[in-house]
Amino acid sequence: MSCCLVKLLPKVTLQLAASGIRLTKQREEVFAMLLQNSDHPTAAELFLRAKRRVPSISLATIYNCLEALVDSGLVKEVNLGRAPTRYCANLLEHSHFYCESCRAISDVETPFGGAWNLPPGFVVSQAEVSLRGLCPRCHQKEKQ
Amino acid sequence: MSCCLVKLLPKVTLQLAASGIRLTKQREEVFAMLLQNSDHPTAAELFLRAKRRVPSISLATIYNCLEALVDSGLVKEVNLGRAPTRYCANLLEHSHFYCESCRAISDVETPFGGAWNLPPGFVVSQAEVSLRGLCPRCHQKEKQ
DNA sequence: TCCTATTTTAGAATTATTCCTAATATTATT
DNA sequence: AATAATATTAGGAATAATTCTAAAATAGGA
Repeated sequence: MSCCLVKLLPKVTLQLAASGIRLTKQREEVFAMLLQNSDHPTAAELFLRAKRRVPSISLATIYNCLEALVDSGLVKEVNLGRAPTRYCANLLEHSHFYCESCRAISDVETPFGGAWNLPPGFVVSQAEVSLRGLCPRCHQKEKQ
Repeated sequence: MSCCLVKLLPKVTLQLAASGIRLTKQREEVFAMLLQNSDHPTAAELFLRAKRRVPSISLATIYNCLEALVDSGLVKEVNLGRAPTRYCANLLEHSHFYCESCRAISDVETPFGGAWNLPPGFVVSQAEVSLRGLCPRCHQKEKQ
């Protein structure tokens, strides 16, 4: 178990508890995977990875764990078009950039810090910015 | 057939032709529905509405028509989370706001005209901003 | 330890969407 | 106008992500 996770566990437990949710082995495993590897995996990808450590785990459990973690605010969903939902344990406010060449998803700063500049009266409770195009590396390659 | 559509038809025909796509009765019907009613319908909703005028139309055709219209740039997809894709014939650059109270989708200006302010090297080819919260009307009601 | 509520699991169900195929319609060619 | 080539439609089957269900396992408190 990573040092980073160990340090976070009390916080995680508390944050789950605040939503009346227990920290189970499966939830810890899912959260640990998201911390360890910030490549924005899908539920199916997490399922494959999790089976290596908890062979009896089921895909439904992955979905349950993700739902619990999202509800408690420990994990964020990432939706890019209609592709399968991806998940992310980076809780700092940020947005996502999908590279059409290498298919990697980069965390990028939310433009203008989320000052949406809407007409008066709109109240924003949640925002999702999905950008797609070329990441710096692929853009560089393409120029050559 | 609405006056607005009639005026647009030559333009629509041309724009489809540029992608090698014909303007058929079904495609015209789907586009007309999107022009007439800018409530961001889903494919299923369009299917129900279309059946009233073209009873033999099939859901697959609605999807085909939407794909053709999107490919030719006449229609935009609107994705809010994992809800069914919605469609929109407003081609001016804009973003979407989903009201959690009345469930209406409003077109709003894309923040800062889409000047995303990313680190150097990122090239944006497409952007989607999905906001959710309360629209002015529901915000007003809630305050009372 | 026992009780109760929560969680996990496996598989079935659901649902949006895509794919496939045959029939039909449209366009270009003769 | 007849024919050939191509595009499109319709209907149903297929796919895939996600949710639901019910039974078994587990955790935490009395």
